[in-house]
Amino acid sequence: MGKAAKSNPDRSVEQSEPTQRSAAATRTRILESAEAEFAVHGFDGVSVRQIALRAEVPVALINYHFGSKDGLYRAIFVARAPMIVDERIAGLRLAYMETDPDRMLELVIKAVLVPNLHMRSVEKNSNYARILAREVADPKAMERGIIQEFFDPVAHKVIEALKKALPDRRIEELHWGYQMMLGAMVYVMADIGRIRRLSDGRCDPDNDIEATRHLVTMLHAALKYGRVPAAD
Amino acid sequence: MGKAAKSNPDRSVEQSEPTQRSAAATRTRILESAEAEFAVHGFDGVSVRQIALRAEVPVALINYHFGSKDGLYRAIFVARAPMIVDERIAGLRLAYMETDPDRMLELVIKAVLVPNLHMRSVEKNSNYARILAREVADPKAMERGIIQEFFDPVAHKVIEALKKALPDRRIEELHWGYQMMLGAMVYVMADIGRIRRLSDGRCDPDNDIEATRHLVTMLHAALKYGRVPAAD
DNA sequence: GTCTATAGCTGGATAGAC
DNA sequence: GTCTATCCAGCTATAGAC
Repeated sequence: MGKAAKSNPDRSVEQSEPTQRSAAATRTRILESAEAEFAVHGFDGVSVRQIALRAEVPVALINYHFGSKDGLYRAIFVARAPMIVDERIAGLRLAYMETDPDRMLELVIKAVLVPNLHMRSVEKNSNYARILAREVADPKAMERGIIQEFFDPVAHKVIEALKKALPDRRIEELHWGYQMMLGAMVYVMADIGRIRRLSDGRCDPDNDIEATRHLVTMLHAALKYGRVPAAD
Repeated sequence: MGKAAKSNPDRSVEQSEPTQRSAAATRTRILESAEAEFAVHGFDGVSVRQIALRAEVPVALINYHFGSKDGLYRAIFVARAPMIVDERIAGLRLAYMETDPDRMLELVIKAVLVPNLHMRSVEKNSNYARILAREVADPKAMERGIIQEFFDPVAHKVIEALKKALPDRRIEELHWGYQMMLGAMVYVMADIGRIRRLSDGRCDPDNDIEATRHLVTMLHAALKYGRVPAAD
């Protein structure tokens, strides 16, 4: 007691309950720390110890709340995926209200790009954006089936919308078009400096307005004018 | 000697030189196994033990020949990067010979895409193509500086060529265009099944002719018609 | 150059007190 | 629900015989 008695009153109160926290708050702390660590280092590049350290919780709590490292990773998507999926579906709904096919096409592209590129630019959500980008591009990550489970359904809806906006295209062209859109988007989302470095600072992925403006315009032109006839 | 004397003659001959191999052959075996393992599991997802097991060499030889796991990874790029870089520079040379800016633009895009997409489709090289795709897209991998060291120089040459083919564009547009190209290409290179799954088998990244045809056509249209005026 | 054996850590997960 | 202590499997890297 000697030491505590010598501290000022404020300090002793702080120390009497060093980690008093609700269970829900603990789960949230762990999830946020996990997002931050996975975003920078990837699934295999992070230990649960690092995550626990950042969250200032004992390691055992991670397994208590999430079962395993895999369970924790998956919990991030369970918590976050609906946000993106719902925004995209809402964007598609707006696209379907357009009567001009050309305007519809632009809105379909925006429905795909805007939720992700905007999310990336918001500090609070940028970590999840990076994890998602990694999960989409990483062959190993695909084995976990997260993308398939959470995002394949809305991907099919996007293809459907493209078909309506570009009724005279072969289905192959629409699929390749979708892959091109997604690749361009994911590459920008995943970036941690190369785009800025190569462009000498002229392109900034964190500026979602400019990134979206350029990508949407170019992808719109790609789909509108890039006709690829059947091979034979 | 007692045990060997009891075996049949064939067996004793086999065991007398169980792994006779030249040093160069050993290095090659290790590099090939490393490519295969890194391609599927990523740098952190593979142990040098797995690589040694696949190559059928003792673990110690990996550190003897390549110094460390990092050294082995880097050695893959030292051996392979020139192939892609040289092909791309050769493609740019062809592009510069075109007098029609429109034809030149198409050849610049092909100079970027064809070496990689073709490599991916060749069984012997497809593993390296996947590693490269991962290295380009993975934030963690970027810390190793391999992309910067091996590929930034040729990236600048591509931007230069784009500037010549599209002389009336702002430099920002060219850079965003390059990022779009690269993202689309890398996404196709990295894929291990999603594209085929989503398209119900209609799009096949292993068919480099078709993949190139679609992507080049669309990206050409994107750059040619996707004009993005300055923001203010 | 090759190989065995092992040093020296760090990883995910858990048992059991509170 | 929380936390400490710990298990033990796996890792990279190397020492030292051949």
